[in-house]
Amino acid sequence: MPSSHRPTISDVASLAGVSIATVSRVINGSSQVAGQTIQRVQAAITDLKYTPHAAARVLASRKTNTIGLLLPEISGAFFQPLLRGIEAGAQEAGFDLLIHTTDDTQSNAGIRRPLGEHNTDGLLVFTDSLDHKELRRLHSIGFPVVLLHQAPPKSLMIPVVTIENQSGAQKIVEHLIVVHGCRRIVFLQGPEDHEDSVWREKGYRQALKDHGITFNPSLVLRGGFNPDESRQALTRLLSNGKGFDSIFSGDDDSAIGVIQALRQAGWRVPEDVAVVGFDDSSFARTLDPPLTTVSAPTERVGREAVRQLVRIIRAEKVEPRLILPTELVIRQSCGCQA
Amino acid sequence: MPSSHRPTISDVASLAGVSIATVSRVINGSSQVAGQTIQRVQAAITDLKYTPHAAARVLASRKTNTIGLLLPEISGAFFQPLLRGIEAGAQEAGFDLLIHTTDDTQSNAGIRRPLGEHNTDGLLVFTDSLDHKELRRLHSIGFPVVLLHQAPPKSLMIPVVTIENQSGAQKIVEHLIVVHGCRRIVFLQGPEDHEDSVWREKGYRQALKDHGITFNPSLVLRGGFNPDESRQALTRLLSNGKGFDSIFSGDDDSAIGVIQALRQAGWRVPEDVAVVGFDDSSFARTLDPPLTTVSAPTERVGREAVRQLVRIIRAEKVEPRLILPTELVIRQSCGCQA
DNA sequence: CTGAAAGCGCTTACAG
DNA sequence: CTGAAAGCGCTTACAG
Repeated sequence: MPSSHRPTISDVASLAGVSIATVSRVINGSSQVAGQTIQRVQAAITDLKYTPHAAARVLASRKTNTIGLLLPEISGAFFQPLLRGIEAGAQEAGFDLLIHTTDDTQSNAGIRRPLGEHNTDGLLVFTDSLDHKELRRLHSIGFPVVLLHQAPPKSLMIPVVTIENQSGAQKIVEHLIVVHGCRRIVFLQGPEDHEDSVWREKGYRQALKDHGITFNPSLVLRGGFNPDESRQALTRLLSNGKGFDSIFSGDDDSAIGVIQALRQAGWRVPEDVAVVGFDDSSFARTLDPPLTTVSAPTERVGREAVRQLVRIIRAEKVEPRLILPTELVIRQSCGCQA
Repeated sequence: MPSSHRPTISDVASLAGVSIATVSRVINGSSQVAGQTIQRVQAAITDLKYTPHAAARVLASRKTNTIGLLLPEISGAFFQPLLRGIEAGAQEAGFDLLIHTTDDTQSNAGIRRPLGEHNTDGLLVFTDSLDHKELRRLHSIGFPVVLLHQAPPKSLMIPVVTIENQSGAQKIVEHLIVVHGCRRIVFLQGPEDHEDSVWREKGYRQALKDHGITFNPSLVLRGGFNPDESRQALTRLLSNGKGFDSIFSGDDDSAIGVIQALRQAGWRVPEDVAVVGFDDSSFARTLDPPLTTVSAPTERVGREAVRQLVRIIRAEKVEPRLILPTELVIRQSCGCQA
């Protein structure tokens, strides 16, 4: 790129016949400038097709006007509404968004941190995408961070935005028990140590307990919150015969694999086995049968998380814990009629 | 954030007892430094938990080491593999990724361009997310740009990465004609002026022509590449009775709406109407019935686009047009057996 | 192999 | 309302 072609604030200043300080003022509206002067400066800007150099502004003003998002991956239907909410929130607040997906395969060697205090004003951190050590470091220098779907490490006061996992799970399992008379309910866990999964399992156990059903560990499998792992886990379980009457698949993605495995083994859903999910992903209503699930306000999580983060950046008060409500969505995969 | 807490290159230099130039050299490996000196500097860096300030490096070195991605939205199953590929490509090349979704509702007033030469070394531009005027401006200053799924405006030589839309569409329509004896084939267009849609329609018409079927404009509807619009379009068409034997729904997202509309009207897929899509989205195989479609190498598109862009940034030669192959994927929604 | 110094393009007290 | 000047934290010729 021929950088000589690129106009700077000085070019604008000389063309308009003012100082660079004045140009800066009209660009930022940071103090009173005479109407005529404004006109001249704006004309010069238009003439030169001038765009302020972002890095120079950052360096001089010590604000990046950018928030960072750390994700474990960009895939799965779950992240779509999350990203949509975050994008929207950032736009509303006038911040740019820098996204980085952490990849376990790459070692963290070297100084260069992809996202941090050197290129953002604050960070949104999704479950397990930043180790506790780095979280501690950011906290120790007072850098704004908001956690998504993940509690902070012990004794660190970092704001969190998440959803009512436990009560949502409890409600849907209760629905299986009370409305459909289920007693032997399989639960498919998410990835190991995944907090959403941990809380959903608590809700599952609570519902069993409330209705006098003994918890049976052999009905709990790891499904990893994805179709493949879930299909395999269920196929393995089915090889011992169908020792269950229903499945709470942990999330909607898993439900896809679960239904495939059941079909392949010749079982009908919901006639032979009731299946329910969690999230109310975009595809849930178009599954066959339409999936009974728990609606999670994922887009709102994204939006609210940005709001919280921006408040921290502006040194305003924030909620230490924002837990958004979930809601039971009855469709047909549990055995209810349309 | 207490910026006083943040160590700078000077802090590292004094702790290590060297000049800041030397610190810069060990960080960047930009020239020979004595082994002992390196050790001392690295110890100081570790000690202070020093991270170089990104904006300062950008300003001094005149490179951002960042590529920008302009998208019309982040949603729809289509964007997942695209983002995955772009993320991967950027990581491989050692570039950061800045994402901005353009929103038609916001006017482009003001100087502040979200993504451009002031904060990136190059831009990936997806269909219709940047107007021709801005594209011209970027081209005129020699700024690296790669277009995705979109040809450049007339006379601008901007590299493109896209897929074989026409031949893919032609193959799948041909399959309907030759294997399933279809003659009255509905085509659902994407959004207006969407290039993928234009090429797919060409493939559709070519296949008809090759097999002596007269093109019937009343069988072409706008489906917008989304389930809702497609469902409505088809429901409208069905109100005149079922004057067709099959549907090429333009993309997989549309196929969802198409199948819903058919079911609601009491028609079976594929017994009464064959339905095929395009993309081979993640959900295509789990639809009911599993969707016959055209597999698009969307992840590869993302990855290759980054490669091209990086080559331009490095002033290396690039392909002016990279067109990745598509492939017919036969499942059951066309009437074939499993 | 190392340092002193200029410069990247802005913002922001400080004066007036 | 406006300007001169210092400074943000780096990189990079230029000397030695």
